[in-house]
Amino acid sequence: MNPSSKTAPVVSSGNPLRERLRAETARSIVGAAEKVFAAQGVNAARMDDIASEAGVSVGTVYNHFEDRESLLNGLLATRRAELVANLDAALEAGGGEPFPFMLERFTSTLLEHFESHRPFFSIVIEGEHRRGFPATGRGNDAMLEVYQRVEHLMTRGLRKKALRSQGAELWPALFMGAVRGAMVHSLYDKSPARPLAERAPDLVRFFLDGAGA
Amino acid sequence: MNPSSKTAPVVSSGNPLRERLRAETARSIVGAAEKVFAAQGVNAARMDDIASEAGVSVGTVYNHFEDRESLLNGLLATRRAELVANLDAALEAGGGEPFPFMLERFTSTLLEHFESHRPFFSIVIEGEHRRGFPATGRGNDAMLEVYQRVEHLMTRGLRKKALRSQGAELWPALFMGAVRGAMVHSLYDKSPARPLAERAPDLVRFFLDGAGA
Amino acid sequence: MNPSSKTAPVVSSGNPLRERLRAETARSIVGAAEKVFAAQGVNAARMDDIASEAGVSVGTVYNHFEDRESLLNGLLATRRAELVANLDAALEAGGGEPFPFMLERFTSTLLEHFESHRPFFSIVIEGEHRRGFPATGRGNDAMLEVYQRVEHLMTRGLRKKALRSQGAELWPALFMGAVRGAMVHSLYDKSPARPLAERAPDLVRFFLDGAGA
Amino acid sequence: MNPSSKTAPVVSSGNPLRERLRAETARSIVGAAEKVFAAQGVNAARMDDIASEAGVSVGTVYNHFEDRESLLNGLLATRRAELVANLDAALEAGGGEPFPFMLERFTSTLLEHFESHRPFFSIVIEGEHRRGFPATGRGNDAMLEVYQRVEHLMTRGLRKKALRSQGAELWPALFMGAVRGAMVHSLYDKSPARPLAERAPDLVRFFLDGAGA
DNA sequence: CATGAATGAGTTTTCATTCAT
DNA sequence: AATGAATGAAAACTCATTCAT
Repeated sequence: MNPSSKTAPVVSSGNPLRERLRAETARSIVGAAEKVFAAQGVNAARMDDIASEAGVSVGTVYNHFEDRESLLNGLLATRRAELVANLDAALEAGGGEPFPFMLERFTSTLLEHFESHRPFFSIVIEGEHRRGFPATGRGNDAMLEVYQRVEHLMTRGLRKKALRSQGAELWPALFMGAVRGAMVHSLYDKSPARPLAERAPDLVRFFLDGAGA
Repeated sequence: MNPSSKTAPVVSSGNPLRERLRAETARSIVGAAEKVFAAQGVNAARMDDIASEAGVSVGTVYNHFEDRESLLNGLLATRRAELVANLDAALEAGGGEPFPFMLERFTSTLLEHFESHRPFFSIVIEGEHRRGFPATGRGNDAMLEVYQRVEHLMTRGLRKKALRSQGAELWPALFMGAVRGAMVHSLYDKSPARPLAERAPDLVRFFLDGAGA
Repeated sequence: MNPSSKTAPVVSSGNPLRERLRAETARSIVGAAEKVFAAQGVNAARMDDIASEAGVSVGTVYNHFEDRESLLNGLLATRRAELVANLDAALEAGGGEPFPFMLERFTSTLLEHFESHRPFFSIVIEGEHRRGFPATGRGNDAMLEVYQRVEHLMTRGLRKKALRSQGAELWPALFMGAVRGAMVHSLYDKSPARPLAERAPDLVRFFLDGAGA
Repeated sequence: MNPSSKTAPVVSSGNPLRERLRAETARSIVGAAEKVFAAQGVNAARMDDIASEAGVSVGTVYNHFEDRESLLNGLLATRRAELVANLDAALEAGGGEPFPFMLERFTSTLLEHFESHRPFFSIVIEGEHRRGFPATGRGNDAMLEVYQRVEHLMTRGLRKKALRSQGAELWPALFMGAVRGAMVHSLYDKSPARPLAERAPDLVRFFLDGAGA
């Protein structure tokens, strides 16, 4: 499940308790990595800080992840998998609904996940614009599957005539851009009372009808 | 004019030729920094590489900029100043026009600048989400003035009833998000034939009317 | 105990062996620093050389001391603490003796320490004359406690009428100057057979009676 | 006269005015070097700072002195020559006097010179303890000629039975040490009103009779 | 397995010296 | 001769990674 984990026995070892403890440690490290990578930036984050944050020693981090790169990839893969699972569930659940409802459900799920994993969001954004980074599946690829869901959704909207076809190749990018705009806005918003996910209807209305009077 | 430059004589020294050469070198360094910071990422970029790219030695870079941070800030300040000047000119030029035309003019200017300074755009994006970064004018602050123009423009649109007032506090963020979406899209577009700035009408239409049928 | 040490656990960590090894390494680094700082001069000494001398890598030096300055301060603090402890012991031991004996005991202790830590002496001297050096406990401050002992001793001599009161404010400085003169002399002496400490009686006689016939 | 000066025409060029200007510049540089070397330390002083202090550009410094080392040596040589000339004059003047008077005259001259060239004093002290510094005539050598005068004087005192012969090999070192003690004391003295040279009688009395009651 | 001290390659930064103008 | 920008070797410091305990 975690493609970067190291020394993980292919089949569960005889001891399920040890198994569980190991997984727990790994989870803790991933959580710490998310925090630290986001707080200090992907490049500035130090392995020692991640270890401290996780409450273990550096050595232990290396017992769970081959190297720094693997840890970052593992983190992104984990969060991405969670998000994609949620999105797929949302798409599934709203399968028969009219497009606007489906879109709102989807948007809401997206915002919820980003809100509860803001650091993940930061990391993804940081890498998003970097072209052809040396030999890693980082950056955009981290969002590739999400993008595919968005594209799928937009195709559906087009088929249902809920979306204009002129300029349609931009819909996914503009939708994601708007979502991102809302996210960034909330980072600086003075009123953090309202959960971000409640913005979903506003966002959808904007996406479908625009800001014009 | 360049707040980060070092040893820059307060009044032009007696020698205007030397003066000009010095400025030329500084410009060359800033250009190289833009390229390298964007290509390798703000944190991974090495001063040596920037120097090589500029065709000078490291020492020369340090003759012009106090340190790495100053170079980055100087670069951002330079590009931002150019962009803001262009935006203000656009706002000025379209002063009497109806809102949609003004918005398109503005959007077009924004896209043009980003297109001709894609690396700058990359750098700004990279820092945009990082909160409270150590006492620098980096990241979001780099775009603060641009944001102010957008807000100003949106206020105008509202006053002219060209924009809905419901959800209006999000318009600037959503506008910038959409612009950003178009930018990122173009980074991965297979057909880079059409200049990005030509997307301005599409973008404006999307912003005002949405993607709905 | 060592104010400059880094990462030093507040309470001894669970592992006393590791503890001891760590301390041993620190001691080795301090010894190497003393040698190298003295041999090459405080400013010319290179961290790499100190590391080599100590038989460790640079990184290890930095694991034990925050930076170059801390290492120097740590070294001075360590040696000064040793010296002050010795001096206090000497003063204690000679508590009831007549002043000349006490002075000789003190002088002897001073010379012994300087002889066995000549490099330390060199470093102290090098900084002694520099006024208001950037916010460090270097230079004169390194000897402040020693000076205080000397002043204390002189006060005692005055009280006991063993010293003239005219020009008394100079006695500490002149005493230290004479000690220093003897030290420097021994640096260039061709006959290093006699340990420096044996000069104590001569020094005391000079200090009390002068060089006059 | 200045053994380190560069490009200095062996015989005065045809133009005595230019000659004088050149010498004036050199003097100014030496003065600046004295200040800066003393203020920042021999190793930390930067050529740029010396140039600024002298009111010329770095290039000009290099037009007058081969390199950094030459500048330092030139400075030391210049000051030493002045001091030695003064000392010799003092010895000459007091040729027939009784030893104590001669000693006082000598001491006074020494203190005067150090007082008006405190920076020089600092530099000399800084190098004094460094043994066998790489291939330079620096440090102690800077004082060698002074030491020789002191030795000469002490020999005279011995011959005249004004000084004890027991422990006589230490007299020069102890004398210089006492002078140095007085100097350092004055650096930290709260009452800088009295010129240091007035301390000469006290110093001589101490040297001859000691501090004992 | 966990630990954390040791390692050393890789970066930033400084500054004496050169040289075209 | 004076200038000051350019040079690049040298030094301080960082941090991912290893490995003995």
